Formats: sequence, C-alpha cells, structure tokens
Amino acid sequence: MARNKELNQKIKDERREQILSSALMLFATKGLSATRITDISAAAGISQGLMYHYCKSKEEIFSELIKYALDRMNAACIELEKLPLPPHQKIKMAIEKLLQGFDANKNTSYYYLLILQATVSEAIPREAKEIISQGSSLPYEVIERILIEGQKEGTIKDYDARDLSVVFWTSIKGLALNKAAFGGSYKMPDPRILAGIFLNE
Amino acid sequence: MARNKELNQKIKDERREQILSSALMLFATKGLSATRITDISAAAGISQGLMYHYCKSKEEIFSELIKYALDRMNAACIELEKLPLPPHQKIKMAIEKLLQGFDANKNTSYYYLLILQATVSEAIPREAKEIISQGSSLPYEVIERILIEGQKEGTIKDYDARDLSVVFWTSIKGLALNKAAFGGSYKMPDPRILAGIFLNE
DNA sequence: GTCTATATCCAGATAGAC
DNA sequence: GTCTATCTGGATATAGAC
Repeated sequence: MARNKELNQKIKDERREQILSSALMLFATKGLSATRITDISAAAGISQGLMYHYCKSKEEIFSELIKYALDRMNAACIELEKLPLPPHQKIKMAIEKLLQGFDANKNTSYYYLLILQATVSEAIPREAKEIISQGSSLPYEVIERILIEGQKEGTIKDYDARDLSVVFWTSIKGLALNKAAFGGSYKMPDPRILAGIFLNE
Repeated sequence: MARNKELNQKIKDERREQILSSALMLFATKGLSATRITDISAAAGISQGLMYHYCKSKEEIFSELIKYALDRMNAACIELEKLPLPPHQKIKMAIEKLLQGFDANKNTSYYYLLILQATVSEAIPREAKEIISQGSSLPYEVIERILIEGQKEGTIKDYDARDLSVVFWTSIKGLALNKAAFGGSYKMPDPRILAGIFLNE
C-alpha cells in the first residue's frame, strides 16, 4: 500500500520534471503563446489529456519555471556577496562563472529568454508578472554594492555604480540571448573583455 | 478621377503606416503569436475585417517590419564604415549614436525585440526567418573590420576581434532590450563605459 | 472603403473508458 | 494513471450589405 503510494509519487515527480524540462525548451524557442499544450505533452511523451493531471495550465508551468530561475539566480548572488574575496575578484569570478554556465548548458540561456519574455510581454499570466516584479532587482543591487565597495578601494572604475551594474547585467543578458539564438555553434568570448569594463588595471 | 485615385492611394498608404506602427508595438510587447489581428485593427482604429484589405496576414506585417529594421541597420553600418574618421572614433560614435537612439525613441528598442523574436523563435513565418538569416551578419562584420583596423593602429584593445564584435553587439542589444522592458523610467548609461571595452586609453 | 455578420478552424479543457 | 473522444471558446478569414 505505502509502497504503491511512494512509487506513484515517484512516477508523478519524474513526469513533472519531464514536463518542466520540455516546457522550458519550448517556451524559450516559441514563446508562451505559440507553445501549445500538445507540444509539451508530445515532447514529454504523454497524451494531451494527461497533461491536466500534472498541471492546471501551461501558464502555471511558465510561472513555475520563472520562479525557479529567479530563486536560483538570487541565491547565487547572495552567495557571491558573502564570499571572502575582495570586490574586484568577486566581479571577475561572477563573469567567469556566468560565461562558463552559458557554454556548459544551453538550458541556462533558455532561462534568460523566459525571464525576458516575462519582463517584456503583456501576454503573460499575472502570477508570473508578480514573481518577476518582486524578484528581479536583487542581482542589480548586489552587483551595485560590490562595485561601490571596489570603488572605495580604487579597484573598480569610477563611473556611476548604478550604470555599471546595469551594463554588467545587460551585457550578460545579451550574451545569454546570443547563446540561446545561435546555440552550439557559438562560443563565449574571453571573460577578461567584460571584466575590463569594470576593473582598473 | 485621377484625383480620387491619388487620394485613395494616400489614404491607403497612411492606413498601412498606422497598421505597421501599431503592429510593431504589439508584436514587441506581446509576441507575434499572442497578438491577435483584432488587437492590431483596434490599435489602428479600424475594423477587423478591413485589415484584410491592407495585408494578407499578421505574419506578412511581421516580415515587413523585420525587413525594414534590418535594412535600416545595415544601411547605417555601411554609412559608418565609410565615414572619414579613424577607427576608434567610429566605434565611439557608433556607441553614442546607438544609445542616443534608444533614449530618444522607444520604437528603436522595439525593433530589437522583434529581431530577437525572429532569430530565436521557431514560431515565426519562414519568410521572416529567411530575411533574418540573410541580413543579420553585416553589422558584426562591419564592426569587426573597424576593430581590426584600430588594432593595427594600436587604438583598439588586442583581444580577438570577432569576440570584441560579438561583445559590442550583445551589449548594445542587452541595453536595447532593457529599454524595451523598463521604458521611460530607464536612462542609458554613460557611453564611455561601453567605449572602454574596446579603446586603449 | 468600410462595416457587421458568419463560417471555419484549431487549441484548451473535460468526460468517460480501460 | 493513462488514453481517446468530445465539448467549448476564441481567433482567423470570408461574405455580403452600405
């Protein structure tokens, strides 16, 4: 009895994983609206009707993916800030890790595409919009704080820290979207190019 | 008689302008698929049925907007390359002009959103895909050539020129998308921040 | 040229059998 | 838990009146 329940739960969890993973790819490459529920079910290898045992709608899946992406990004930023390193090293490391992540795993760049859609699009469930509007400012704040610290030490260039933080993230996002667009054929540039935007030599 | 024909043509042209302009905003903020033909007709102030006198489908409008954006961008790049200026000045000027353009006119950043959609999405008419795949490499090539020239003169940093060109455009695109996402509230950063990526001091 | 009304089609969601 | 069949709604596209 208990055995069966456990097994069923396991199957259910695995299917849900499968669904989320398929949906990520489809949402990223077609957008929420153009992705049909049957696209997701086909990619996950189940019938269309069965989808409704695992989720209420594709909007729900979309929101869940957004939440997951934001949570991970924010957690990583908090970790970064806590590291026992001088600020300019934190910036260097962040850039290296982010670019490596894009090269290693295309899903990473797909998440950026999802976040962009959710930020920019009016055709997105209210829930996803709320998750975004509440959870997307932390990375900017963290980088800004680190840059200000570095400016005090004289290791970071003396432009407006808010501007620098915006350039940091828009450049990263630009590269992520390029990766999502051109995929395997495209390799990330030398991270020192980006680091040079911020660091005094 | 001839008068009427001229007048009719003029009305027709104006309407078409209206439709294209409304469609740009809607495609950028909702995506092609989520934009209904009635959204466009309502924004242009005409009935849904009348749309079919001015275009075959929303896909056709989308392709036309993509073509227009690419043509203008490519023409601007060719102009830039021809200017009688040293390479590092061309880079500086390109960055300044691009950022000014984003601040001056939100439509500019909307075009970037359209290009991104057309590049990344599978749910895009074949025609738009073809336009993109044929017409989107020139800006990268032009910037790469200018950078190589500057490297010979010692005014441009000595990283791989292809990498630098990719960073140039991905950073610009990142800023454009940020503008599209956050709109009026967001002001472009100091162009010297970006220029510093490329220029030897 | 412009509108309203209608037909067609397709995706989302539900119901019922296994 | 899983499928197939069906209902429903909404968007596209067309037809016909003014």
